[in-house]
Amino acid sequence: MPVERPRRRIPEATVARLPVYLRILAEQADLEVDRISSDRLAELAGVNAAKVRKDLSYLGSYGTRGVGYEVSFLVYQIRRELGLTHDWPVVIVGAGNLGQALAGYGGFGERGFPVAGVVDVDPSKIGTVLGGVRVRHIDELAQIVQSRRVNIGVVATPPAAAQDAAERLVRAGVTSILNFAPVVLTVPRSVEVRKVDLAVELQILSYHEQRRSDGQLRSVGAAGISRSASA
Amino acid sequence: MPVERPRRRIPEATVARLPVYLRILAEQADLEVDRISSDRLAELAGVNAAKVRKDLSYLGSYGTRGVGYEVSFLVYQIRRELGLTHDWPVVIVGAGNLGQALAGYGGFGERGFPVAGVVDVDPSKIGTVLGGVRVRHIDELAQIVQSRRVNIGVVATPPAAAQDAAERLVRAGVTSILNFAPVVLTVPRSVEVRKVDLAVELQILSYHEQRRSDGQLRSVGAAGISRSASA
DNA sequence: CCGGCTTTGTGAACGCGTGCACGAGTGTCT
DNA sequence: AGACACTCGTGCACGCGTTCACAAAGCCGG
Repeated sequence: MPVERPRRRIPEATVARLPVYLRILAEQADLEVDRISSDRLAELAGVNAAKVRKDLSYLGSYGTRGVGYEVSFLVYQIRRELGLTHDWPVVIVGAGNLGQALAGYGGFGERGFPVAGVVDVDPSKIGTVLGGVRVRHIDELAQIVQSRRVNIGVVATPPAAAQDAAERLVRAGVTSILNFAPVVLTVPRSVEVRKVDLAVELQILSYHEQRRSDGQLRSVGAAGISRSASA
Repeated sequence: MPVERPRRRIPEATVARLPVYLRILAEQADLEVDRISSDRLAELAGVNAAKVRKDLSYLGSYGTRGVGYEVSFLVYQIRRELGLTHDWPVVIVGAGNLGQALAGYGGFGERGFPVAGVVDVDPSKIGTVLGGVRVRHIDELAQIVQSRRVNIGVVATPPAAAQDAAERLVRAGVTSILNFAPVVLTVPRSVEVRKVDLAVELQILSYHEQRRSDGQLRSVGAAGISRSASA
């Protein structure tokens, strides 16, 4: 019997870092680097070396003590673990500003996520071509998902339409959603949702900026003045 | 002397949720809801009620037992804490697909992050207008940052140009960076960086999808077969 | 073949964030 | 006024993730 991998659950935090390691390792492979230490990989990934080793240890004991990891082998293992051994076609809902940019991005297909379709409700957008894909009516969503075996949907609609888009995706059979709309989506527990929210990111940065200027005021000026960073 | 707020450090996890609460509260205010319970807010934000209360407690004791929180007051407090009492102009580096989408997005300025400028290296892009802003040469970056008092920079360049873009931003005086390029940026510790990486998000979803199909194979088929989701 | 050098893999301690559970206020109704 | 229903604020325990530190393991030179 073949060696059945333990297949222990990989912590989410680790899963989120694996793609980063993968990208770096692929780059190193292009540079004809064939071995790499956890130290070096950690440096390139901007994390702690122990973390790298622990992360990689979830995949199995693929390093060699005293030597490091074989780059190409690691690439293979990570790709396998992330399910990147085959393509995952995605469907994009919403052909607005963002949907267009995503479809035209290109980096999508290259990285194993070809755009199987783009749909919208707006008749004026239907038929236009984005990144080699013709925009279709949202009623064709289910048909696209089924014929192209799509598991991943991208919500790139205005906020007000996002929940409906998500529901259509779920009904069509999609089990993972990447949500760009600034809305909390309600979906069955079995559906995996990840969100990318520009406004949230900027506001987090704003928080830190504000804190920074606060601190300056505090140390430079007299204490106790009412807070205002307006200057 | 005015009541100096404790100003204890707010956990990052909480900071990341405050913008979500803020958006929901603003919506509720528009709906003329003037009071809200932690339970209701939790439901709308898709989180636990205890978490909401703990998060809000970092801002101060602004709720009323037996009643809830006054929506408009909470909105004010969160905005203040996040530093959203004034605008934070941002500068976008890279006028490619993504940079254009971001500049044209509109939701930027509305939410307090007006686009102070867009720069690129490509002469063919300079002078074109995106979302009301003319694209300028990257050499003008420092000038823009200084004259418009920009603290936040957005990196929307191809991967190979991202590190250089970041360094230029830092040199120009930017202290927070939102990075869309799939690259780990190296910047002084004093600079805050947040990244938005499409490929990473999709690969995380891929991991879960793969895991899902794996599990199905495992329970449906016989055990111990080598793993391959190629079917 | 041995000793020294390198680097992995992981046990253990620590710290942060989450969620429970409950005391403490607040409003309402009789 | 008193009883009751409601909801906040928070102490506490738990679990996950990070980091340290070191033994185990492999390589190399003499």
